[in-house]
Amino acid sequence: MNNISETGFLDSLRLNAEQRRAVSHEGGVLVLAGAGTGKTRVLTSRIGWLLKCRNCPPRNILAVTFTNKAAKEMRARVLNMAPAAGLALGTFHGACHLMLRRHAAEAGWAKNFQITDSRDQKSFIKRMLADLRIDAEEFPPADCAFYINAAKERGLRAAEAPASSERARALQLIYEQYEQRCRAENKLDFAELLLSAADLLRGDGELRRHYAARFGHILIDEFQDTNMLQYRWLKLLDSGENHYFAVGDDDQSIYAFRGADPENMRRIRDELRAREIIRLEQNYRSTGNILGAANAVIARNTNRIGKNLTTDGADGARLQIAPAATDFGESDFVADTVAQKIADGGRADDIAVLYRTNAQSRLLEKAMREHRIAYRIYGGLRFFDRAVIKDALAYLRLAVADDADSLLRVINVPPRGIGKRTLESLAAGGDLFAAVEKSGAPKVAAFRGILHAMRRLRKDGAGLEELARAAVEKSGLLAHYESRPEDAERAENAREFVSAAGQFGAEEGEDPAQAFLAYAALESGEPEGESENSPAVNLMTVHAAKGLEFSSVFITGLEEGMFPSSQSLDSADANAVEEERRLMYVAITRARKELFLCYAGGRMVYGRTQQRPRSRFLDELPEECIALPAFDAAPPPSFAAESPPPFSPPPAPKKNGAPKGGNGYRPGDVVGHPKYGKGVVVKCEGRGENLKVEVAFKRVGMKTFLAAVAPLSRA
DNA sequence: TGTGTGCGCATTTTT
DNA sequence: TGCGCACACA
Repeated sequence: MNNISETGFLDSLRLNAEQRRAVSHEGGVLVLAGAGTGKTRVLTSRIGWLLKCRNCPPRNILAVTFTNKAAKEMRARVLNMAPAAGLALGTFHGACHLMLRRHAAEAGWAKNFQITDSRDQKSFIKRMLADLRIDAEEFPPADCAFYINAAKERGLRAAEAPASSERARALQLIYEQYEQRCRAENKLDFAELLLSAADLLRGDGELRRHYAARFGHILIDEFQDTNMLQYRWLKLLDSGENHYFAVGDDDQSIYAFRGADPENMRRIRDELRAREIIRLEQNYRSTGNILGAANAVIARNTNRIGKNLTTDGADGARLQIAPAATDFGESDFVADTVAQKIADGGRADDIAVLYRTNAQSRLLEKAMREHRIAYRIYGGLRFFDRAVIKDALAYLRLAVADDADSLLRVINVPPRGIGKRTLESLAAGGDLFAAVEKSGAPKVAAFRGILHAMRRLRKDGAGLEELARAAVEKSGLLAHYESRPEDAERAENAREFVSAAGQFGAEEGEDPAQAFLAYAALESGEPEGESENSPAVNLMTVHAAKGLEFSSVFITGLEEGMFPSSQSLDSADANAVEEERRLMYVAITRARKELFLCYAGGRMVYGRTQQRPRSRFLDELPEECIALPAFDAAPPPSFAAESPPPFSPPPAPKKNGAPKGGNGYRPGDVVGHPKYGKGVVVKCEGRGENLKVEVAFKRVGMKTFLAAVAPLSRA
């Protein structure tokens, strides 16, 4: 393709100057892409440009994302621009999985290795702890899994894992056992896919050079979310000459708690030659007021690379702050307002209600139901997570591999009279499968018959759909559910499982059953509701909202201790509150036109009503972006009786949230006490020497002090 | 062997 | 306050 058509191609993409510079840059690039600045467009355009203008063969491009959804969307957009057969585009886990399938033996895994999701990983650990006579009270499987995963995500094998304390040493031993058992049972958890793939490359220079040479262009989406291990894997693919193209936004780093390390942005620039830093700050999503709010909030963070979003569009409506007396009042307000919007012709699915924690959804759901508003919860159970589907998968997996967890899961599903005692005697010898083969018990023999039938089918070359059908029919699963009217939905799920298997298209050269099992683990399917296209209001956590946008957005629970979360406030690490603030930034920037910021004076938390001051983030919003409270939209009358006041005095311009000067305290101030630790001022009474402050401490609850004499310090 | 009851617990979580 | 899980029962 010559230069003129390159210009033509770039013109056709209708990019702004910065986007265009990124897309057509000849070297490595780090794109700092603010929210709504067209980062996906830049990434896909870059691939299009490589294919069309640089005649880059698709197989020389590797593009990685975090989610299957993002990968899917990118692929669709690329294919819109150019044919791309052979393009390696997928999630980190998907890419590593493929690599391991192709080189299983070299990586030290049997060809039919199985992937275990996080839930199953915990059951696996639980079983292991029981076998090893380790007290699961002292070492909860969840803690063990956390330790193991965290170590793996830092690239550490059991032998290298931290053992600085006695407990850590114990966890390290558990990790060691776990590592051995996973090897023995041919089982990989999510982190292991990456770690094994990295080890494979590290240990095999020839292979490493092969892939490094193949992938002349490596593109990474949401780069701020990469952890140490992902970075290490990317670095192993470095030939010294390939071009890295990373797109990310440090301000949207909200997964540090899971090991994501935005420092990787610096590393990729210095170590992997992504030297050109291009900022995308032109926002195409939100109104000026929304961006003004977002910019002001995020500007409070000290630890950031720095960016400022701008728009050519109008200021739009101001943000509305909606106080409520209680959490009930809050959900009512949200539902009322949503109902009004829909009545006015607004589209329900263009509205989102965001919250910090899943527990908050219950009241909101209730209010939606009462207002007869159709809603949809993101992050619900996914298809492959349903119990029935997991059972069916277990039968299918048993046709493919000696997987002890699968056997234990379904040996008595549907019930066939194999109880705890039978199971214990089977497990006694250590080898479950051998025991099942040998057992003389008729009930075990019945299960053995199913197992053999499944395996015979597979051996005789049955297709995936046939195997899936056998998994639900020969096992008796389907018949069992069909016989019970209350299980109609489960029966339906079982049938859906068969049709899902029937529609599954494996890649050439893949074992379809094997590939389907991996697919089920790696893509647990569409989150519930996503595929249904009936219009419904979207309810989700702020985390789940990342990457999405809506015309109207409600952010709820804006109270100290909710959002920002209490644990972030307690944390010694100042970065904890900064992460909450990034979360707030993500929440704000989801909105295109309208933003409602809701909080409640009192809220039921774990069965107790708690009074919490409004979130500091509300006070970080620039006044000019906020609507004045309309008199006719005043909070419910019950409000007057409750504290705190609906509108605290206009936020005085503050430097980094520093407390107000003088002797005064205000509800919401964070204070420290030598004995009780950190707390939040809830109420002030009296003045001068008689000023009494009521402080809510995390550990000891409410305490009242005489401000003049109490050893309170400003946090 | 399935079902009930009580206890402890309780951010966020792409794969 | 609600749930998931472990253990005790019929």
